[in-house]
Amino acid sequence: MASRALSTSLRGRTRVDVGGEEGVVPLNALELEVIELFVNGVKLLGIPKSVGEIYGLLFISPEPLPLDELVARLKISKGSASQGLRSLRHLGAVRAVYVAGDRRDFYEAVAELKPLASGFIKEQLEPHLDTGGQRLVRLRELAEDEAMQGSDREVGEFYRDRVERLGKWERKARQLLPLIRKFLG
Amino acid sequence: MASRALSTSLRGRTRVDVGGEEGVVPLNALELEVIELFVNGVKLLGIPKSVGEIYGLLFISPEPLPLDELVARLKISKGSASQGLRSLRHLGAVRAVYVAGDRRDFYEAVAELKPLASGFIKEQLEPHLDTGGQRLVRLRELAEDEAMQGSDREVGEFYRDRVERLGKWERKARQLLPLIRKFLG
DNA sequence: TAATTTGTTCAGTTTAATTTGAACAAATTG
DNA sequence: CAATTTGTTCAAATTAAACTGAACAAATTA
Repeated sequence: MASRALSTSLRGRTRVDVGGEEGVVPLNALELEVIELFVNGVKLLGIPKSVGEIYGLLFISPEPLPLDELVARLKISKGSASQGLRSLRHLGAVRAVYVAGDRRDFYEAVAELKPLASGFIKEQLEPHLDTGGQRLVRLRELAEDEAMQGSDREVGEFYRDRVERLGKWERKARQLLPLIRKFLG
Repeated sequence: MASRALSTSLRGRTRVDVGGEEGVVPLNALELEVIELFVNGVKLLGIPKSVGEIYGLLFISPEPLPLDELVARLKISKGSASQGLRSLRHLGAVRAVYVAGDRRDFYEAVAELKPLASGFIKEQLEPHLDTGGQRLVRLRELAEDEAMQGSDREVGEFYRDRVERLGKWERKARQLLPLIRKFLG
């Protein structure tokens, strides 16, 4: 029932009812601004808006929040909230918190840069690098074929150089990622 | 007329006609693989597929190519090719090349990691950091308001800490970007 | 154990991003 | 200078991504 949720997360606030859902505290200016900041931020990382909204609200909430309240305050569907929380958990950007006397799962934002960056690198960047690395193997063969069968020696050399270059890029990227983690750590 | 374009870019190749447009050389296995690699790559950076296709084909082409041929070989519209080349120029990922006796603009890929990374950082990342920085100013005010007017001292401190933390993230990011450029240089 | 609460899943819908293609302007050619 | 070539622009169509909501399962409560 809603009132129990409220007793947790509205602790010490005057409940002002402005049209919206019964007993739902609308987002205040600070919350709105933080959420917008994160929505923009995650867009840059190719992460959906709703995920940014959820993380943003958790980030600026002094108390952990349950799915219910994310749905009510952000006005997103239960489905979005559930999926969004899943990806945030998966990224290590959110942490489940036990709240006594309430069987819902509460969440709080992981607000340290290091684990956030590590999660993003591990979940989003490294898998891409891995598939890229596999492609490179095939690419070397194809370039070799082309270089052998092609009539033009120069062109063959060009293909070899290009593929080699891609290999260098991949190695650079693999060196760079741990460097970034260290810098942010 | 198409034959002139071909005389430039099909130099020394046997023209095999397989159904498609008259006189258009279909993408070979190497080209397809490289293009696919770049399409995946740019997706990660939030850049549209067609831009990845264009860059990929230019990257693996020993000769610079004109818009015409990108359209024909990639089977994309003139509009996409034009816009795609524009963003690639803007990113510094492509370079216009003069070809004697042909009034079309020819392009070749910029294939050095450093300028590519610099372009991406300057065009895509830094603008975001700047708008983020502006938001932070406003955010500090809002957090201060909230901290003052709010009844709870702890909560006020929490808000201050959160906003301060965002400031720290921004500074870290601003330090990190030049570091990345140096590493790739 | 029936009813309720909580959270997940996924087919269908909505929204946002990308691509197309036609109209246009500018440059070049004959 | 009329015709052609080259490239751009932008409204409309298409495609891809995200979101919704209803159905469901699992856990809890009465």
